[in-house]
Amino acid sequence: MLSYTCKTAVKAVIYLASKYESGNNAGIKEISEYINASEHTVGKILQTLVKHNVINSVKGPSGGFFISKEQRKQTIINIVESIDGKQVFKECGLGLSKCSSTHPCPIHNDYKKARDIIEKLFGSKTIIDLCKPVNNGLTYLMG
Amino acid sequence: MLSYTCKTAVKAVIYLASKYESGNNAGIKEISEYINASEHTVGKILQTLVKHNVINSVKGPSGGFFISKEQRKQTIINIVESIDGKQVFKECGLGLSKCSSTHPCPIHNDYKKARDIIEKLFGSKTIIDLCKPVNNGLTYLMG
DNA sequence: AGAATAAAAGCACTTTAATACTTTTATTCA
DNA sequence: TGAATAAAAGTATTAAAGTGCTTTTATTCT
Repeated sequence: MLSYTCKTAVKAVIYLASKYESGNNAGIKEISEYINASEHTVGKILQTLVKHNVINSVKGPSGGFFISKEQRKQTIINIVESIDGKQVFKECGLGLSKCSSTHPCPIHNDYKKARDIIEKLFGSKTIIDLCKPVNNGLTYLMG
Repeated sequence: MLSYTCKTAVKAVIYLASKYESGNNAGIKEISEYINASEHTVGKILQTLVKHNVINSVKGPSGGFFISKEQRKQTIINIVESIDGKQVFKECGLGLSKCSSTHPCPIHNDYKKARDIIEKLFGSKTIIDLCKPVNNGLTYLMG
């Protein structure tokens, strides 16, 4: 469903948000170590997210990435759309470019149901929602 | 969710099955033209499906691929598992290797619901089910 | 102002998926 | 039996995704 890069993006943002309370910025190194991903990859991803106003960054000493209170209220669909694009939840289950309710592929109706659930999931869960279980130690971002 | 190759595989099998009534085999060229995919790619995919006993083939003149009455009763999950592997419907929404109900990722519960619907869809729809709308002209396999 | 820090940006490399090409094997038909 | 046909199988190429490295720019602190 999501690209590997996009999954990494979500994990990185959740880490960043779960660190929010501290008031400190997080550097690329710190983030990539925590979510067990390549430093360069994380750097690239976070740059893209800054461009899309999902997170913020500051250069220089004591710089790094951070997420504002307002930004934490975003749903994670913003992350997904920034990395994989807005069409992710519109794609046909069989890869047909012109699959729709009026011109459906053989699995259109059933596939759409599941796809809509995933879209709704990403469109309703906020970043805050997802970092709660991480802060509580109930879920993990690595492994 | 499914790889491009896997989507092509499903389309190829549906075409093959929708041709079943004619009693004739279908050649690679014919199939690839109908589903608008590369001849070589279709050849490779169908070879794999023959190995997994999803379809059959005969070499030589008037040879080609065909699907038996019994094979048409299979659900399309057999196609998916032959091409993309059995783990497709088990994967974590955030790409964690050890995500489960006892060790969940932050979106585990919701994501699993949708994933299970898709698994159920592919595990319940038979090849026959899917070629009916094609034969009726209600759905298409190209475009 | 200068040194140090850390992200931004651009370019290059690697890996994997997908596609293309070539040779081999099996079957049919004359 | 030999020619033609069509899939099987193996190899090579291409394209895309992901990763790595280097240079530039912005910021902070002394």
